[in-house]
Amino acid sequence: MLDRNLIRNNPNLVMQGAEKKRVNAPVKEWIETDRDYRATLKELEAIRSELNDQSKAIGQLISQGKKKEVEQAKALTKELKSKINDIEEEARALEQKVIELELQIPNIPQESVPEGSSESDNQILKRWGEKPDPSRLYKCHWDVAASLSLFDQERASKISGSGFALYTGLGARLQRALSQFMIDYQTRTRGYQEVYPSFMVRRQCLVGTGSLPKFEGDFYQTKDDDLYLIPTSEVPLTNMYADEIIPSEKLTMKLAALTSCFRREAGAAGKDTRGLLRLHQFDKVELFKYTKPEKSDEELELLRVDAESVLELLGIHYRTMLLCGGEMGFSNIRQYDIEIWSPAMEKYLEISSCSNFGSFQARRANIRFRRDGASKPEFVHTLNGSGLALPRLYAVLLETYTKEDGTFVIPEPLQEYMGVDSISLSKECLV
RNA sequence: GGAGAGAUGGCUGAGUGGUCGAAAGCGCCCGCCUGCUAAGUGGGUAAGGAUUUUCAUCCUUCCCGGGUUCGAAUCCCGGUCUCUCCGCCA
Repeated sequence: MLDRNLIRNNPNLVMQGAEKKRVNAPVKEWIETDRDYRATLKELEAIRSELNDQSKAIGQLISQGKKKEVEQAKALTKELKSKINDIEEEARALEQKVIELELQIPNIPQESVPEGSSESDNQILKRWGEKPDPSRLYKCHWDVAASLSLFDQERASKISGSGFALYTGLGARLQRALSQFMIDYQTRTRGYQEVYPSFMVRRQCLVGTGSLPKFEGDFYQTKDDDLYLIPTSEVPLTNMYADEIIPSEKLTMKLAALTSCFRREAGAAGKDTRGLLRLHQFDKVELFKYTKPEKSDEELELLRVDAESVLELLGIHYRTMLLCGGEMGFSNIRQYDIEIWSPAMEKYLEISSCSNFGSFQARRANIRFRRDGASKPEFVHTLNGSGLALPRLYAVLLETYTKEDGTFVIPEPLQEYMGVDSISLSKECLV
């Protein structure tokens, strides 16, 4: 959420920000409700103050043994109390309304974020590598996988229904190799500290990241315990330091986690869901940073490069987009999407999203730091990005590195994890 | 799963109905002193919120939510979490 004083003092800025994101934000309504709320609060506090004075006075009268006066004073408090109850109820309702409205006001995009409402308004920030030989015909990853027995879609759906993967044999090893490689790379050479969180979290954590109540129904939930399966490790990583004051010398804090992610993807069936393109469960290395406010812009660029460099090591052609206002998420101030080229489907696939959230999430989850012993706590800035999501990368690797004779040549960085340098028809087949 | 103990400020930890937003220590900040990154010494130091009294006034907060009371860190009820013991288990 935004700083309330910012909304009060700069409503136009907030409204323009929402417009840029193509969000209909109830800024005016918020301002009115906030005004009412504060007026009520003022009234409430005045009466409470009166009651507090009365109570103190009664205490003194008792110690002086003035019984008669005590009874009189007590009688006076009755009226005050009932008044307090009434106004309290009013104030609580107004406050709830303020919060409800507040949750509908998005974070403000940075000035350099381009205007626009659709994909075509995104700016290409960077291209790396080339599309592989366009004259050749590339097999789609599900065909490659079928011929090499890398995963088994029919049995996957027998077990779990649609939208799940069942990797087998070297296909399973390849998925493991890829995740090991990526988490090793980020933690050993890019300076991230590894975190392995639980995959199930309390409801409060999803509220902290802004996923709930807005996206109710997008997540898997346990029946008896009110726990949710994480849609991304951003959730536990953001909440790790909820309600804490992080020592200033620990910032910038860089965390990386390899976890599974679980998404219901309700309503997404049909389009772009073949093979590994959209799964209810997938693995992902998440990169996460807590920074001081003045550092977050710079750290976002670094984080983006950390994600991109994985693709460079694997030799996959990609482009990085600076998203326009209308395509951005609700909570961020700047967002890059990294897209990799699928030579078989002949299109770019989104594989990472790197965002700077400013203090928006930190305010909501109450994550702060202190510049030094004497100063007040301030909200940190949070950033995150995938580094990277596995299945689509897996898919593009299969398409890109399968030769015309059907042999899949394993990219060099994965070879030590695989123990083999290629997978061909004869090598290993699941019965 | 059963039994017991506990949850207090950045940290440790006192506090069982009013003068407690809360002792003491640590840490931190500002002085003083000391001839040398130490010791001593004086003072300050919770967070959030409201108020055009803003080096001020007031409100809320001692895990969370209810309750008793004129008044709750303190008493009662419910919940969450932590620890110890037992049981179970990879």
